[in-house]
Amino acid sequence: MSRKPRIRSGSGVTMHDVARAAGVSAITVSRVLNQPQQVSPQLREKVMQAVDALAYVPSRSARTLASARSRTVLVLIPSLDNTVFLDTLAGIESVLDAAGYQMLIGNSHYDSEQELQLLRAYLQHQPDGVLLTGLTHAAPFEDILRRRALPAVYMMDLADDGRCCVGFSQENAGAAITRHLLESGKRRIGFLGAQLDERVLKRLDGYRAALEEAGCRDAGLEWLDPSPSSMRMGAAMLEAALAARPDCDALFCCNDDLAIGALARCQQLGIAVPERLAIAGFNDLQPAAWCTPSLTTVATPRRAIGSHAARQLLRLIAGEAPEAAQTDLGFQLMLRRSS
Amino acid sequence: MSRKPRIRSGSGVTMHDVARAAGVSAITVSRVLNQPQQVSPQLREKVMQAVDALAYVPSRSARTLASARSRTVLVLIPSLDNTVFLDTLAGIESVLDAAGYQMLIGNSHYDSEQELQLLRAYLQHQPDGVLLTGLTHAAPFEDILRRRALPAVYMMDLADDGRCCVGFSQENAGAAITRHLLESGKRRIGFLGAQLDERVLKRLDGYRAALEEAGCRDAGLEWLDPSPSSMRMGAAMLEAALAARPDCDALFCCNDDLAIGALARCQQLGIAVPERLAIAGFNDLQPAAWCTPSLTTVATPRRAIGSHAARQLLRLIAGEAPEAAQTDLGFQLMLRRSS
DNA sequence: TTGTACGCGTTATCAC
DNA sequence: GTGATAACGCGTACAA
Repeated sequence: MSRKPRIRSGSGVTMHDVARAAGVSAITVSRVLNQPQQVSPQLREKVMQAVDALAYVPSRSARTLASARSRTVLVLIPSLDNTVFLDTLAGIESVLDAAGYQMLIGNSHYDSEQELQLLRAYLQHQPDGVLLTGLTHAAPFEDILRRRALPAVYMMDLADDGRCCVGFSQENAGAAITRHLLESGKRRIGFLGAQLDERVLKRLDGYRAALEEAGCRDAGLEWLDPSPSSMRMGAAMLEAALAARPDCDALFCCNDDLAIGALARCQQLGIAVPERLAIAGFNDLQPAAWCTPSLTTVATPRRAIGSHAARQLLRLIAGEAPEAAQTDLGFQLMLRRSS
Repeated sequence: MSRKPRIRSGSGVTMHDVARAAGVSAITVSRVLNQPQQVSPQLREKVMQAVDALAYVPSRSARTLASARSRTVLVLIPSLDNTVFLDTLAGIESVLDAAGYQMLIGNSHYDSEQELQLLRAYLQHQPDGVLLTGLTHAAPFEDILRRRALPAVYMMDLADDGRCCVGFSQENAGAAITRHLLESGKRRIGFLGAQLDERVLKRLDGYRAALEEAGCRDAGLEWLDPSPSSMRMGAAMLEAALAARPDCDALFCCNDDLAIGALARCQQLGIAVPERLAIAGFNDLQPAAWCTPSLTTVATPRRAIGSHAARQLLRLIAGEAPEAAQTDLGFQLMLRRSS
């Protein structure tokens, strides 16, 4: 029976060291750190002094292993190239941080297969819950969540199938901005779409519904490209669209990037906006208010979605019911000079 | 001696379960997963089948606890509201992901006290290394890194004090763009600065040096505001600057947001850019190429900084020497219509 | 309010 | 090449 000293991890100071220094048992140290009320003030004081003196840092892995709770939340987003998700992350962070939770961020690159792999990989961390973007996920994905009874909140959209969602109706938003274009007198309203993720397609649905309602639907006015959106692409799509359909009198772009690129190209080509061609975007990113002419778009409550979703998830993790299965945070039309 | 069955964490399937199913010992399962070469092909096969059949997911916390290696990297950035850091994160992610490392992201909100707190908090996860933004950190911060011998790479800037840095010279970049304005014939060149973090101040230093070199320095042409930068703020600062110094003939804005806001306000006020007032930004964010007029700015290799820094950190973690203490990834002047 | 005994799931060590 | 055993650092259950 030989003792085998191993390399100590971290600073090497353990709860036992603190306990010894404070003249108490390890469990008392644990309680001072986790449930201070259960420990008498004088012991609490002594322990805290020892903690400071030794610069003790608790080991998260030991804690997770012993308690089966990681106090970690997995956040799955489609992209790190899009301000939209950054804002959402900021909202999430503000809530989780305050609650002592930490977030693991997974970037699925708009790919549900990759998303599934990420879930599998991050499962090793035993996250207490998951924040997801969108409603559509690979088949095994939801199975895994269910089998492990992993609390999950779906961000950015709404569904009435019992899943906990925080977002707004992408379809209604798409319809609303299209109706605005109709009301401003436009009739041959085109759609510019890139990336073609779930949300873009719903905005497209809303656009179609609004046009059908007005008897103006024209399938020849839709331009869709699955590659990632960018301002450059907006400019290119604008040219292609006008070349194919010079009679087009308005464009709903599936996001601001596309719209700003289209707007810029109009400026360069001398196309009068909004007189000859009205342009609308989606998301109300910062440049929308500052480009020339300023861009009509749909403001989306991204940060609020993140913070609200995080709060809901914490409720689920705590075993409480969510405030509501669906939370509709709405959207707002920002009517500016481009329409 | 009562057996106390506890609630199993995760899916409940452990390495022992897999071992039993495969008819081997637990340690063999561990080897199959971590050092497959050390196990005979036939056992490897049997074990992998059991792993799949049971949908076994290894526990990261147990692994970290037993091995004292977390395969986790802490990334500390100043803000989640800035595309610059997003791009950096994307670069980091691509490298870490491929190496089987995961990143913990801490947002310091441009505050070195908060940054220190974040380090303390995330130390609980026993990160194998740290990626930092900038060179200046709270005093205890570097102490902690040193005491725990935590490998660290500093991003975004350069220093020749032995720390491993990946970035470019903020000062040289500031000087270079200022010289460009000088060369285009401007003489009363102002500086618009917000946030006033370390990097902005270095750009300011570069600006001052270039002007002094040309005998054009005028302290009355510097406008500094410590609050976060935004396009709105750029617009407001432009008005204030021109009101105070109508003779100002060029502006170097410490980042593109400020510059684009200033540019937009010029458009609104009918100020001819670049004839009456040239404007330059910094970072070359997407809108810089698409605003009217397009914005002269400094392109910075953010994504490359992230990926390179991550690679260097992995070397340090592995105990190898970095390729170089300092890696200068440079910058590039993007000369467009606003100057 | 405080302490004892034990187990969480994995890897390191050493033996075969 | 494979296995038995002992850590890793902490929290739970229960006793005092």
